[in-house]
Amino acid sequence: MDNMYKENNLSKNQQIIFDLIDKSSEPLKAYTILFSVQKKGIKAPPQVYRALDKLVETGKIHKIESKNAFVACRNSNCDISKTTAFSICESCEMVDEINDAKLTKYLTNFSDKKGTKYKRFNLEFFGLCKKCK
Amino acid sequence: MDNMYKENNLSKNQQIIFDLIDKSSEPLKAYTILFSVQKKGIKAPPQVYRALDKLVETGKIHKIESKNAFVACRNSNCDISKTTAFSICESCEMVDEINDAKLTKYLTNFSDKKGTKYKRFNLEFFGLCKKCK
DNA sequence: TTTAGATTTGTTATAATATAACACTATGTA
DNA sequence: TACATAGTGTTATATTATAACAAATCTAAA
Repeated sequence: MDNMYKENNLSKNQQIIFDLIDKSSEPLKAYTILFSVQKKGIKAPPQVYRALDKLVETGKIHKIESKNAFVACRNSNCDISKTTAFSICESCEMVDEINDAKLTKYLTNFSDKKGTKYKRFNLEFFGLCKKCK
Repeated sequence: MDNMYKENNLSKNQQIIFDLIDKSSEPLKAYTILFSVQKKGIKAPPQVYRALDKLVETGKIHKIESKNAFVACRNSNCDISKTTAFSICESCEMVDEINDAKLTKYLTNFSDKKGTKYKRFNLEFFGLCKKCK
């Protein structure tokens, strides 16, 4: 165990990219990330996308599908990203993760007309945040 | 009014592309559409994207964000695409639009921790469809 | 019916997002 | 040690989407 980055089970590139996303107040895009980490030796898209894929897979970050951008998970209960909900401000583009047990329960129990239930979902709400209203 | 395509308020390109999506049993991607309509004179990406944008804007089609693909709206009640929900099969990639008044009501009335409500949302459920189960 | 604004079209070029493929290195467990 | 798994670095390329501009068409009001 001489990998100095492994305290959190993250590899070097994963940790660098996670830290960047975690510190950011807004969703980050893959190429924004790429440009930000070039000084740290991450020079090519696949390095970024691989780290992002792994971070999404392990629930450390989430992809905001409507923006092709990534945010850190603020919700330790989110069941490894299986059930996610976000509020997105249409004016300032701010994104907040929603952590609402009732909502999760409602959607996890939701059964469609064919009687099918779904273990995984992604919900994106759009509106104006407090600031922009 | 001599535009033979205008019976439905759609322009020529919009109608061609809507028809294609509407007939399709699966979500169509922009470049798949482009290749399919080249015989009809639609030769370049902007022509496709412009029609898609307009069709989304008017609620005739929806974009499946997790797939970058488009489906025809099967739900005349969906309030011009403001509130959308889909079930997506993780095996065969089939997508169904969900039209459930209760669900819509629940999500439209949902208020987050700051007390904000949202008029617009997009929800994507993932699981296995009946066939694939 | 003319004409002015708005919308749609056609076109070229290019930007932005994402993956394939391959050789190599590091890590963790038997 | 030695094997399997995961991660890295690299080049090239595929896929998705928009900018910018000129021309044609449609619409509504004078």
